[in-house]
Amino acid sequence: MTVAVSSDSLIRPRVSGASLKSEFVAFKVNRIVEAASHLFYERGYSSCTLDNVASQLSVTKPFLYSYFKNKEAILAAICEVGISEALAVLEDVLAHEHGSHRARLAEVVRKVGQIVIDRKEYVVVYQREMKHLSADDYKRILRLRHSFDHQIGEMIREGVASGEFREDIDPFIAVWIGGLISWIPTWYSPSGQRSAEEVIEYLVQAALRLAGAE
Amino acid sequence: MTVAVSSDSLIRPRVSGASLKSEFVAFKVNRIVEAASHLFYERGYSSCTLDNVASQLSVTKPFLYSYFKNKEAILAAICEVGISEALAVLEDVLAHEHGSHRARLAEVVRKVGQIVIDRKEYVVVYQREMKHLSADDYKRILRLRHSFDHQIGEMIREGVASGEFREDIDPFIAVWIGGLISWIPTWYSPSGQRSAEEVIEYLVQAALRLAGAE
DNA sequence: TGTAAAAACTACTAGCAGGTAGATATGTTT
DNA sequence: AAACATATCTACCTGCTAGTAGTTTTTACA
Repeated sequence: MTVAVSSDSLIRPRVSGASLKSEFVAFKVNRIVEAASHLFYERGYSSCTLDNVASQLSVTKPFLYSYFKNKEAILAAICEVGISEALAVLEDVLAHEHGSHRARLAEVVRKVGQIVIDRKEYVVVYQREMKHLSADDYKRILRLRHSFDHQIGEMIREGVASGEFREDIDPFIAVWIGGLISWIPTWYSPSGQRSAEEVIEYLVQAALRLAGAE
Repeated sequence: MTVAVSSDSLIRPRVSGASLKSEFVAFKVNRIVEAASHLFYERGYSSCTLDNVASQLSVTKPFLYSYFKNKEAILAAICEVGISEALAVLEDVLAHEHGSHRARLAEVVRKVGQIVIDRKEYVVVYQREMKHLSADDYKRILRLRHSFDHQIGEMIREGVASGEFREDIDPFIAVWIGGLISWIPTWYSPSGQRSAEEVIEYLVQAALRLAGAE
């Protein structure tokens, strides 16, 4: 489970060959992204200082600057984790699940729901703080997002065309389902009364009900 | 339509009697809250300076300090607008709509949806920035929110008990419906293709479908 | 029109946070 | 062990921003 980081956000130490060394680097980058996402989630991106992030990792601020070119690059890395994992899962399901459209929708919602729960902090930071990205990072990540939305929309349309989803369904179904999923991180807590499995089961049911495909 | 501001967030100029004068004050407070909510919405609370807010109103920073005791008090006022209006509407519907549970749910969703669209920027700032409130303001506003959630939950439960909503409905219905509503501000735009009326119509349908009360 | 009070402004401070230069420590190769 | 390369740190700078003290402008009223 590696963190997806855009290559140009990183200051790449001039590695000659050693693959082990680049794994060390990836490991440290990963830890920085983890710690930062946790603190950005709790305090907000703008209110969280790089000294906070560094001290969370028991290192110093210049340490961070040897792996990321600036604060915004750390944010970009965080934003990229959630959306790129969700996109990967979506494309995987679309490629391998050849059952009914209903089964495909259920599987996509289940898996994306799982990611949103697992990566709760990344997802929330992404939603809240995307506006602080540089123009380039913003565009790059928005493209991923649009690809995701587009494929979900296609899937719904095919389900309606095939007659498996209700015909009188409104043009917002994909949006409503996205809303259900995106809403989870704001109220779900691993330490709460409901288990993740339970939440996801009900989420899938709610999505199918919205699509009229119960 | 006055802005609901907690009295202790304000520095009240020692007004002797004149009610006209206090209306002037309320007007200015209102304008500050409007301008601030717009800028906090666009740039985020922590990244937006009081000089930004002041210059948006063509005044200076000390002007703001004569109506609010600090930056956080402005945020508290913003947070209070959305939630207190939603709560007022909810209680109004519950008090006056004596039709079916289905009709009550539809009316609540319709009216709260309307507020969320009208007050989009306030709602988003509330969701995103609540963590920056002082402990006291946080508690006060959370109480309003809990009251809202509780009454929605009650309404759903009564609908299920009466047999109007499906019995096998899951325990998250109120949460899912809250998710649909809260999700709107992140994608709806007044300048977009869909009209507010259209969005609200489909929202109500989606909520009823979730409740199994179509 | 003169005067007092209220409202708003100018000019400032103190502290903080992103970012950097240069020093130090750690490891690696011959 | 020497010499080089890499990794990390100490110490600093600069610009910014919440908040304030004291002055000026405007308003209200006699």
